Amino acid sequence: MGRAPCCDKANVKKGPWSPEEDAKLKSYIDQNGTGGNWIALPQKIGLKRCGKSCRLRWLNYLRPNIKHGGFSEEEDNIICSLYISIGSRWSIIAAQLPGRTDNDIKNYWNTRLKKKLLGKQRKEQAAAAQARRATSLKAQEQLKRESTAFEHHHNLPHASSAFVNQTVPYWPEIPAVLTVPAVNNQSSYNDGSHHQESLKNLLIKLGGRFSESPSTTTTATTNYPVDQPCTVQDHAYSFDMLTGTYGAEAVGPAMYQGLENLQAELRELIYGNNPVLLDTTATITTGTSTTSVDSGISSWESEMNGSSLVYPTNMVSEYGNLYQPPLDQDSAFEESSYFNTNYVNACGVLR
DNA sequence: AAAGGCCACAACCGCCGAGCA
DNA sequence: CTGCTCGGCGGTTGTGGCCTT
Repeated sequence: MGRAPCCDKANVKKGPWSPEEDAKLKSYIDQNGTGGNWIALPQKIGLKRCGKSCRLRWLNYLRPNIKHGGFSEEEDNIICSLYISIGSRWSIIAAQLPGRTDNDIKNYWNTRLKKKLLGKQRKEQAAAAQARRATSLKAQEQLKRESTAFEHHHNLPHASSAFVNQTVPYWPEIPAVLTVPAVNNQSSYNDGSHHQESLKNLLIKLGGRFSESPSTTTTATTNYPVDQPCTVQDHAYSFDMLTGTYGAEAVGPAMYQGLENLQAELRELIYGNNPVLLDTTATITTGTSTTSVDSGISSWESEMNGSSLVYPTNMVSEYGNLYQPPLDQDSAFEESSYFNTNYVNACGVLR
C-alpha cells in the first residue's frame, strides 16, 4: 500500500496558474506568511490547488526578487562549476545565485548549459581522436622496430614472442575515480564519494563511459579493475602516469625505451587540457606497483582557474576512467576558501 | 500559409528525510 | 522505537511559442 496522497487529487486544479490564483496566493502570503503549513494553505484561501503546488508557485514565481531568464556569463560559470563540484544539487546551486530558483537553474542547465558543454566536447573529441590515431600509429611502428631489433640481437625467430602478438595497449587504463573539491559550508555534501559520483554521473551524462569496478570507492590508492579487457597491468607492467616511465618489474620496458616523445604525447593526450587529470597529485597503482607523487590543493585550484573542464568522450571511453587525487585533499579543501574565490573561471569551456 | 519539429519553461510526480506524537 | 505528516528536492512531463521546411 502506497503512502497517502498529499491532497485530494480529484478536487485540485492542475496546470498553469491563472492571474487570479496568483493574486490570491501572493496576497495571502504577503499578509500572513505561509503559516508553516502548505498543505492547509490552499483551503484557507479558497484555492483548489495542492499545497505543494502552491509552495512551488510561490517559491519559483511569486516570491519577491525572483529573476527569470537572462543568465549572465558569470552565472553560467558558477552553475557549471558548482554542478561539477556537487552535482545536481540545484537548491544549493540556487543558493549561490541570488534571485534564482532551483527550478530555473535546473531548466537552464538541462536546456542550454548541458548542450553547450556537449557541443564543445564533440569538437575536442574529434581533435583528440585525430591526435590519438597519429600517436598510436607512431607507437606501433616504433614498437615494431624495437621488437625486430631485440629479436635480431638475441637471435630469436621473428615475432616468436607472445608479447608482440598480444593486443596490449601502449598505455594503462586510468583509475576510475576522481575527487573534486567540496563546496564551503556545505558539510553534508563534503564526502568524497559524493563528488566522485557527481562528476562521474556528469561525464556519463555527457557521453562518457566508466567502469563499475570496486575502484570507484574513495581510496587514495586504486587498483585497476580486474574485469577490464587486456591492459598493461595484465602483463605486470607499472607505468608512471606522470613521467611516462615504466616500472622495474615490467615485462618489456626496453621495448618502450626511446619513446620519450610518445610519453609526452600520451601525457598530453591523457591529461590534455584537463584540470583534474593534469593535477599531478596521484597515487596510482598499476597491478602490483604503486606510484606516489606530490599532492596539493594549489594545482587543482590553478587548473580550475584556467582550464577547460570538458572530458572528451573518447578519452573517457578509451581510457576507461579518471584518476583520483588523495582523499585528504577533500578535507583540506573544506578549510580553504576555494568556493568563495576560485570557482568563477572554471568553465572557460563555455566560451 | 500550414504543418511539423524543436525549444524553453512551468508544473507535476514521487521519493526522502526531519520532526513530532 | 515506530509510524505519520509535511517540506524539500530532483527528475520528468506537458504545453505553448518559435522556427524551419
